[in-house]
Amino acid sequence: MATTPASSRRIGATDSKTRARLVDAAEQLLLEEGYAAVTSRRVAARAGLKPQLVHYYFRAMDELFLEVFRRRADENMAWFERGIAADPSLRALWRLNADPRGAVFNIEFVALANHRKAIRAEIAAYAERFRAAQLEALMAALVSDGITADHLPPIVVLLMMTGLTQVLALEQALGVTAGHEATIAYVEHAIAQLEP
Amino acid sequence: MATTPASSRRIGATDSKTRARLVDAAEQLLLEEGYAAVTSRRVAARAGLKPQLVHYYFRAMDELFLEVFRRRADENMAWFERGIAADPSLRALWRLNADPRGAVFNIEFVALANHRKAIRAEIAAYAERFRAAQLEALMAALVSDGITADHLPPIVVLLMMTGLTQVLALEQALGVTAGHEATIAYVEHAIAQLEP
DNA sequence: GTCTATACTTCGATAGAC
DNA sequence: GTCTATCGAAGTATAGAC
Repeated sequence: MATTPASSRRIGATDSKTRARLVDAAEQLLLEEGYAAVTSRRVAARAGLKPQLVHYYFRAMDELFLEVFRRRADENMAWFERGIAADPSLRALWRLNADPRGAVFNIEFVALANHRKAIRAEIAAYAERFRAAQLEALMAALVSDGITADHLPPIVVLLMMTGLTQVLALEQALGVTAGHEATIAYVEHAIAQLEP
Repeated sequence: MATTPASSRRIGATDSKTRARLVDAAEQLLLEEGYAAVTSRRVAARAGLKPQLVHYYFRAMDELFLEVFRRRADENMAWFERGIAADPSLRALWRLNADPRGAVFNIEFVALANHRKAIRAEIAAYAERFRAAQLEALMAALVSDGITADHLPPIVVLLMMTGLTQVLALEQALGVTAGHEATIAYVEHAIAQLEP
């Protein structure tokens, strides 16, 4: 009934200050150098702590990755809902999606999900929740603007917008920007037509 | 004037059969388990060879990654040009882009590029070449179909198509497929309208 | 509850033997 | 031209000291 430890090893308290520092360090490393750089030694060094502490607070490295992902995902979802509540328009939806800050995390986590099962499930579940929130916001904006394009379903618009903003952010990180300006101008002009 | 080796270490011939086996093994590992699994020991094990051979044929692991990328990129470019030469239509362009086989490599290499400078430059250069080839094919198809939408530049269409197909492939790999069918049906229907 | 001493595995890389 | 013996560094993880 109670917690059944698979091993006798003890794990540190979830609300520990030290633990939070490790999660911060892991997040920074992930952003700056990719998931392969997130090792117990390097995370600890970044946090100014001993490597063994990583294994005291997290049963395995996957747990640390999950913690970083969950924290980031929650923040991102809250940020989106705040933004869309403050301005429930197509314009705001585009602006929130086009923000490139999340793109690097996105790419790292998707790559991670590619070969760590536990993380894949969590990411897939979050992707679905976020998609649903976006779809709701999009449909509300369309109704409020009086737009009813029966032949073009909202989900199609949403997938196109998601794809477009992700490719733009990804290529920008890579240093490839051909056609970006023209595309952004086109989308923003189209939205301005719909939403004066 | 001649090759100036930074170290005294000797490197094996580029046309060696053994070398090719190592590149094959690295490619498989990259596909199946992600770039973090591509280590000298695991590549060698997969090829049935000793780990030291990886360092005999490649000065550093980055060189092996670059070799895998170049081979794959060349194959992909040739595959695209063959496909578009056989059928220079919008329909073929969409079909070639929607093929999900390249998506996993894409994600791994972009993640790699995120923290290996030498690889980033190569990937960026290839991305630009491929984009140019696609743009050429798209413009030719538009002319041949007699489509002249002055307000919608071809580069915008191309970026939207790229983004859409990448998101579809990526989410499929993740197990998220909400709205995919509707979106594919929509695009194919739209193309059929333009190209009876 | 918090941290350290320590074990064992795998890593990339090189010099030198065939 | 091809491959092996071997090194030092870095990886995860655990048991036990404070």
